[in-house]
Amino acid sequence: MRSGIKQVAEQAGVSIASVSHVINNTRYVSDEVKRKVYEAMEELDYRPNSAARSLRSQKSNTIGLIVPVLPSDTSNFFFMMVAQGIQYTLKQHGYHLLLSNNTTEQIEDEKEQIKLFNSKLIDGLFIASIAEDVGYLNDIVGSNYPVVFIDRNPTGYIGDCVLADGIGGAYEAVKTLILKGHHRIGLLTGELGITTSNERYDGYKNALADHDIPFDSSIVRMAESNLESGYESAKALLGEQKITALFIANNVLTMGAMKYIQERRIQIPAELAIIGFDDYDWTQITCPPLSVIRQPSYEIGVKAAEVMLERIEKPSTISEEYRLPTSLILRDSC
Amino acid sequence: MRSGIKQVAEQAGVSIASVSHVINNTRYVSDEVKRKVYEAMEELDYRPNSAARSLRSQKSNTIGLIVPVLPSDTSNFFFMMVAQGIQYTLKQHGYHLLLSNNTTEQIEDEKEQIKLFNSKLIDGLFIASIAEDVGYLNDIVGSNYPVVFIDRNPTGYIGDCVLADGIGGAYEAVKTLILKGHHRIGLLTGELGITTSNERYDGYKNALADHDIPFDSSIVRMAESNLESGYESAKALLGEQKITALFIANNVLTMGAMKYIQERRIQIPAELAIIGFDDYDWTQITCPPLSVIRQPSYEIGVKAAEVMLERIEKPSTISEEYRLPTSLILRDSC
DNA sequence: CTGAAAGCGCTTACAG
DNA sequence: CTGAAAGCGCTTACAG
Repeated sequence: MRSGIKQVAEQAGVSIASVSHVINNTRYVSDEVKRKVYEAMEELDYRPNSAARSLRSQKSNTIGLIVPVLPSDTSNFFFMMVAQGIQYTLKQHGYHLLLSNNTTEQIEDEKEQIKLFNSKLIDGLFIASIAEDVGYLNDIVGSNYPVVFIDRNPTGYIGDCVLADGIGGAYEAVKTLILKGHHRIGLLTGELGITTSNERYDGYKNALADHDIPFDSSIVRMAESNLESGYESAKALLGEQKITALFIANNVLTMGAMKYIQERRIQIPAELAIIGFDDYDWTQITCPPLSVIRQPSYEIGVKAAEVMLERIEKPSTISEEYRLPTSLILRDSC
Repeated sequence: MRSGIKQVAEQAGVSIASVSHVINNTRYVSDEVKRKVYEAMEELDYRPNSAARSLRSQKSNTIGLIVPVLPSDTSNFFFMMVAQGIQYTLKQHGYHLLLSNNTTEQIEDEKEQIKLFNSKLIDGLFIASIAEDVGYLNDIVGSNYPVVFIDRNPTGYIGDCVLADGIGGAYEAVKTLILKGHHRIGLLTGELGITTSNERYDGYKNALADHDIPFDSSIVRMAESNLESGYESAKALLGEQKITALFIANNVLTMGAMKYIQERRIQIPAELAIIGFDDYDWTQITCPPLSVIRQPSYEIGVKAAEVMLERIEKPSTISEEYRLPTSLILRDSC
């Protein structure tokens, strides 16, 4: 049997209370007692039982994370990088990360995950919700613990949000294209409704407006975020309209569009200049290597964890939005 | 305050014991009592406190996962797919997954993670260990819970292992190349020592041997698994030796090699036939789309979880190795 | 400066 | 067929 705090106290010849207090540094303990406790802990290879701890203190030191990642989805790597950043930061502070992926992209599934987490007494929740309105969190979470939204900022519930600056990123991409002399700049983006798509759309429009280029809805296409749909949309757009540059506002669509463009042997950037989204390794090995807007995914995770830790320390009824800057990685496609 | 089992018992007018037994289905309870308990639980929106449960039953319903994923590593998507598969399967059985990434690829870090987990009273551990010999698990884990190794089968500790059939995968790739008429088939693989690299190396050699092609060590290269090193190794190999086909035994090296090959405008498959490793989406959009050996990553996760669940049910001192078949995805690079 | 003891919310022998 | 009660291993007022 593993030894508990009682055995440690016995071995050290002090009270259980003292042992607890040296472990948690929660009241003064003389150096002499401390020494004996440390010795005893060492000798017995004592590890606090966190179930008991949680039960008593109503804190679990565990935080849940829900991300939408489909089983076959090789592309939503973004969230996995965020998860890494979160986990790394949490670890430094003695917290654990409970992972849950929403494999169906249904809101019901999302709720189900949260309920599962609830039985675990989590101290906080990170969520990349697929819903625009997360009012349902009022029932399920009900301010029992802080929630930090990542990547998307839904309405209906108060929680901090950390995400990339989609407007700025899109703006920079389009502006770059304009400064290279392009006027007919197409946009291929995810379906509107989801905040990330909306923002990138706005950035696109802003950049055009600031440079006196009229907005032409016939050269912007919304597509479901998957490879096939990126392929088809690129095909349709390039077939129907004459454009000299294309900004593709997410990584899956970028991949799909590139597939079509390479099949057709469209010369990049001579016939078509391209800026894609997300700096995945593979963007270096297309022909030519792709210029992209990089999202600081790992950093988003780190920031989200920091914000969470702070909210756990001192809860609050106001919430903030943290936007991390994107950056343009210039390669040979524009 | 959230209501506990006591409130439910009161509301239902039965004993705490009965409530517990209907929740856990652990002894006969009359339909009448059951009904009242369910009603009360519903009314009070009762959720069992899992900390209390764990403390009492010495079971946490939580399993840890340790994977080596570097912060900047956009390529180790493999483990994330495995994690998805594990999490999905565990969820069906009411288990939670505690995620921990070993960001340093140091064994010390690995031990540290496990110790952290130990305080949490985990019921099992999945690990893709970076060590060849995990004898240190004897001290840290000491058969307190089952461990299931994924992707790599280290020595020094008893635990089941589920991984892809690297020998078979490599064999099939090389055999395919041979049947297409190639005799000078290069190999670019990760550094030996790690079991996955060893196996793919063996598969390569077996295929050659079975087809009476002499093994030529001058056309096989081991490289550190990163993009740059894949690039450099491809450059060196192709510069020094004349080969007509190349099997690249992991995805990062594949990416690195492809970068070099595309820069040099080496015609695939005319000048060089290629089969890569891992079926990532990006392998569809290289020029030309790449033929690859697919590893069933998600399925490995599912299988690992199933094995784990079984070991938790009935512990055992013997261990098995489960090899999931790879498959050849034929595209245009060979 | 330190200890004795209550109690967190469950599960599970024990008793009837 | 069901209930009363011990106890899992901690934290934390309370007391001195």
